[in-house]
Amino acid sequence: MDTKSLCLGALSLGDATGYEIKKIFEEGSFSHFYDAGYGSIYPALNKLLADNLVTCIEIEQEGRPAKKVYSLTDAGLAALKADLSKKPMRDKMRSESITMMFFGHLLEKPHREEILQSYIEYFRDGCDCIENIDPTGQPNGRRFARGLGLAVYEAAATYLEENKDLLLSDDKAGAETNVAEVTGDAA
Amino acid sequence: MDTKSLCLGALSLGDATGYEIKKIFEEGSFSHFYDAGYGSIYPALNKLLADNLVTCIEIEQEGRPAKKVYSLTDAGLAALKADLSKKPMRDKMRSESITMMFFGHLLEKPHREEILQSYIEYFRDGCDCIENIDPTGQPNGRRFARGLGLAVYEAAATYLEENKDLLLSDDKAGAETNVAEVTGDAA
DNA sequence: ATAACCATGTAAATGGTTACATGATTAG
DNA sequence: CTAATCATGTAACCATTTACATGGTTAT
Repeated sequence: MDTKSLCLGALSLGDATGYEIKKIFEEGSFSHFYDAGYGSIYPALNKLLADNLVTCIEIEQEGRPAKKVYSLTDAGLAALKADLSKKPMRDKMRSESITMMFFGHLLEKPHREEILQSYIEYFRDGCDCIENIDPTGQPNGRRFARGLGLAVYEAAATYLEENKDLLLSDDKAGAETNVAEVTGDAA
Repeated sequence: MDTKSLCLGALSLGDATGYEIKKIFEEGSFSHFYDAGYGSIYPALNKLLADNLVTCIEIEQEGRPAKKVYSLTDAGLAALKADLSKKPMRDKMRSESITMMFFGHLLEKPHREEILQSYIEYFRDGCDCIENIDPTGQPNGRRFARGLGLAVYEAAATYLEENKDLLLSDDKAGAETNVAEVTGDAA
């Protein structure tokens, strides 16, 4: 599953322009499990169009480039269903914030604090963002995904807030298990 | 931060071969926030070697290719610290499982159930894996990262288990808010 | 027997990010 | 006046994944 499939998915929620799809990825219901920039959305949309999985209506505007509103075709919906029917790949996650915390003992305390603080904000903003999605009348799958996102973000934010001290306190001298010691049993 | 930086990080825990670094990524302390395959680890290690950020000792073995044990140099440690001192990028997460759940109404119920079940196992296995890392005597940052991973995986697994029914139940007829309805206010 | 483990690596293909290119409108 | 929003797109670059290539050992 790549940006093409996700664009099909976004369009299954309603017609949209590339610009609007980007917003769905970054603010809407997809934000906590997918993202993509213009550089992948526009080419994806053009490929889908070439494959007749979407159609496009151009709407002229004054002072702006024409707006291109895309709609899913029957073939597009079928392709989406086919993608969705495969075995899912394992989640792919990459967190520089956690990496930095993990190696916190190599960092200055103020930097550690800065990272922690903005990571808390990141999860709190994420919660707000998900809470703003009204689940009323939505299919169960979407409500389920929303709830999962909320549960995970909430747990992360709470953990970070409640364990601040652990990250910000200095390592005990005895715990400076660095290269030397570990190298010992590896070599 | 790319695979090169993460290899430096892995080597800061002790000397290791490419093969061992892979295992750290997939089973060890890094598993919940980073991963990489041989196809990115071996080239990364060779670039680091060319840049004198690591050294390498070749150990001959019978019936196998020579083992290459890498060690961090002073310059390597400095480079790691420099990478770690930057502002972290936002987390990058991509979940096909959540995507499939989100579009659950387009899927057969047995497939939905299969996805859910193996996603629960994924998080439970993740918990086990993290629990097997002994935090005793480790620097605070590592204990903090371990705790965060555990909290998040636990929350995800628990949510999935407690809300199974929501995903597996059929959508009410009135909630079949599909293309037509949403299209209405978008167009 | 068969699978998993040990152990390295390359080349091609895939796919995503970033920078560039353009430019009017609107809200603070 | 400045920043943000609307709106599209391409090209160069970067990084990762996948398939290929090799092959003995050990556990089931």
